[in-house]
Amino acid sequence: MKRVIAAHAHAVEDKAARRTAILQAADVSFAAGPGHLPTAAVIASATGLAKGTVYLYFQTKEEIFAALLLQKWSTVMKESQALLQTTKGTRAAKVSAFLAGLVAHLENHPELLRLDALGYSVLEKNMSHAVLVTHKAEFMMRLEKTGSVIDSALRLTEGRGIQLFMRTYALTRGLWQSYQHTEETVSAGVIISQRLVANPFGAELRDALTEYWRGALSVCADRR
Amino acid sequence: MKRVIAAHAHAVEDKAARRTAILQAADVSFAAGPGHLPTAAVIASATGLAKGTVYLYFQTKEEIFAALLLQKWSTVMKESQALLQTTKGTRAAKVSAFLAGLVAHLENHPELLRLDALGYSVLEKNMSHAVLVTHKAEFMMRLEKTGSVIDSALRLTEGRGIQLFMRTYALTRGLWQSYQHTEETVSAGVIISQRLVANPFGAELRDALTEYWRGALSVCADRR
Amino acid sequence: MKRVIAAHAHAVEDKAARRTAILQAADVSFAAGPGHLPTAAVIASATGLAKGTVYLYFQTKEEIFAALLLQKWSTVMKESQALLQTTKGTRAAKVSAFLAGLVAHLENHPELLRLDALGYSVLEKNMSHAVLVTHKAEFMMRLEKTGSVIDSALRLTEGRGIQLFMRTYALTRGLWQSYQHTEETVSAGVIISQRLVANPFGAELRDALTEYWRGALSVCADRR
Amino acid sequence: MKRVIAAHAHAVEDKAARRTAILQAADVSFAAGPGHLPTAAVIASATGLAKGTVYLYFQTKEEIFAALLLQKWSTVMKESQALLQTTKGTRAAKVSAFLAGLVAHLENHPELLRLDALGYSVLEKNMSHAVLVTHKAEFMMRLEKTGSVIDSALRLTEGRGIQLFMRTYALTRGLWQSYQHTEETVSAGVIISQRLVANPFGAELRDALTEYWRGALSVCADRR
DNA sequence: AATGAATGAGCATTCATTCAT
DNA sequence: CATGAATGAATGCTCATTCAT
Repeated sequence: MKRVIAAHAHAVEDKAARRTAILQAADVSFAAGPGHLPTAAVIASATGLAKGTVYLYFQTKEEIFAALLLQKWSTVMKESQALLQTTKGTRAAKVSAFLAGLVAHLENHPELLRLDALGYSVLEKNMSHAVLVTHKAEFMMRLEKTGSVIDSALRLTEGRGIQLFMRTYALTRGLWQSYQHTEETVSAGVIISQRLVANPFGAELRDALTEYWRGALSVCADRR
Repeated sequence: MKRVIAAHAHAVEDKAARRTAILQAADVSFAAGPGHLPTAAVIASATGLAKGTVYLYFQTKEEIFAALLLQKWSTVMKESQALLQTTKGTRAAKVSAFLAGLVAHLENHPELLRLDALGYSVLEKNMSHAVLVTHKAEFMMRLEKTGSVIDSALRLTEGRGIQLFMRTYALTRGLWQSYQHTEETVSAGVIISQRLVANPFGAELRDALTEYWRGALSVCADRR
Repeated sequence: MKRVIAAHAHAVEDKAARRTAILQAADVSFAAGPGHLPTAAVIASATGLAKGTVYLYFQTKEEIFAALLLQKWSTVMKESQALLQTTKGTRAAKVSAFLAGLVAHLENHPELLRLDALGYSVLEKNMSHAVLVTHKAEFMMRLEKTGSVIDSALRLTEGRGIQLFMRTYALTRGLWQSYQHTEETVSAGVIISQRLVANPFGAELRDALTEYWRGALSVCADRR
Repeated sequence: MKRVIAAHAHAVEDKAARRTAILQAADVSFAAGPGHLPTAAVIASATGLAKGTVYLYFQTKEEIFAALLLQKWSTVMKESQALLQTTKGTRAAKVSAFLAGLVAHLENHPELLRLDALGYSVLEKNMSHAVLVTHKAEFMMRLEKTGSVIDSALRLTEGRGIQLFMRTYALTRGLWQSYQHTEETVSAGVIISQRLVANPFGAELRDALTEYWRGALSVCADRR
């Protein structure tokens, strides 16, 4: 039986629902806002709760966004795993499907990399150790799962998959940040190399990732 | 003739020296501190100047660090250019020397990537438009210079070099951020994949960059 | 039933009481200090609250004093209205009672004109538009009420009362400012005309206002 | 022989000229700006001097404006004296000419009352005692001169003139401040009594002053 | 559990004035 | 005398978090 969230969330399922509601409100608030984290007051009122209530579900504001980010990357990883396991054909075909899926997801969820960019410098500076450990352990678990799916889908040495995924993640995150910088440079009126602005971010990312994976998986003959 | 900077820096070279002194003090203060920017008071006293004096040379605190970051990346790019132009031999040898030099530089200047990680989210939020444009234009100019050196050293199509450098930069920056995350995860007591912690950052970065450049420059034969 | 204000003012009447407490503390702090507004920290500690709490009740420091000034003038106007409506007898008797009451009130509340002197140049420079409008509208409402009481008490043409009151207010405010100047001149050791210092401010004001009202209400025969 | 002000003002007349230049620049800067005093830097550059140089001629910034205000009121008083001494006819004619001249002057020099409004609360708070005394003594001297001209022109008891002038000044200053308030109230969108906004400031002032002088000089028959 | 009132640490920047050159 | 570089005091306000109700 579906139930509307009660005024007081006593049942376990109500509490989980309230937590989810806060996460969603935080997500929406962040996506709508400028670069930085919305204030606790904004999140609370977007959720329809009082400020104090939010702190019954999360210890700090940053914890909310850390949880949100973990959730979002988990989704990405699950999708990637599914694509790798579903796609039939050559290794190249699988990689291609994986990358295309990743790029498409990021294009459809532009707030993901925006939030991710805050990660190291902002989110972790204000979380209790215990929660931080929990998050990191969870993230690592999913990462290793993803890595092992890559290993088996592409028939790689054990442990190679997680490494590839980490580097894919790194290139993605780094490229997004550089791309923001580039876009701002352009909008500031500086004339820059055509090569850097010809492509939208998605195409740029696909190209870069494709090159990386080609290098990572290939026995290569230098073109000259 | 050596000259001590006078109590009042009237001469142009004294003013430049004072500006440099502030930059160095800011650098040291940032390197010594935790993640965030040192306060204006700290920078001033580290330079041996009064707070107000700092604001004669920079409009905002963030401008100091933006200038510092620009300076640091400029140095990196100049070194890279020199290596590419100096190294003799095959294209692979040149790339190898370039990457080795880059990695070594970053290992010797660990504060560079720490500061860089603040870049987008922190530094640009409080700079006058004019200065921002100047910085970006300067950065872009150096980037294009570097790109064209890559083009000619490796005999690439024009414009390819800047793209390669941007992606190198992106992978570097992204990997560093992920690596911080990983290190913290380990130190938090979470057990993680051996593959991710076997290498120090420098080695990890070299591997990843090597793979990327291999993919970017090669005609590849898929290993299977 | 008397109630002590709780540590947290949840009830509406408690909130009003806290607001009033802040106003009073601000009043006392201003009266005790030199010419300029006390700092936010001073007001807060005089109220026995934390700085942040003060900002739950007022948006800016200046708003506090604007509210205080409005309150003080409102009181003056109410008293004046009462005097005009209560006093029996000739028009001259009513005017005389009104002026005597006004002068007495100002003598008993010396901080009123001190605060008023800051009005235009200081208070309004830092208030949100909305609050400013509210204050001005409230002031104007009371002013018109006062004007209409004057109209009917003295049987004047409609609209004449508000004009008379405004000019009374203007002469009062201007004379106080000049008087401060004069007092300081004397205390600086400058010898000045006996006529300017013979009277204390109250007497001076009464004389001046009496002359003004005589001129405003009379059919006059030039003495020569 | 006229001479352009030299780079170094050694001669006494050059120094006086430089002082005058600063006063004029301050006047222009204040008139052009918003309500508050222009910064020392602005005054200096408007004069074409360096900041430090300004402080060779005035001890504090406020002293500049105090001197300016004194100069301006002196001019007003001289004009008033001239009008009173020149105008022929009845006492009423003389008063009328005097008031008309005063109002006209103020209408032509709108910055005068703007600057005057800062007087007590701003200018005097930062002047050395010695200079303050000098200014006040000078002002008082001119005031007494004006008063005695009024006395003789209107054949009043000695000392009455200075009192009348002071009250005229007070009503003027107070009315201007109230008028500013009223104008802002209107521009804020508050609907106010027609009587208060029907007249421009000059007409309002003339009416009020006329009423005051009528009361001050007349033997009056209450209209009822 | 929910509320929302109370807390208070934290900090860049301006600008009048001084003083070395 | 003129300069303009150096000084440093001075302070309102936000907002994450706590805790009385």
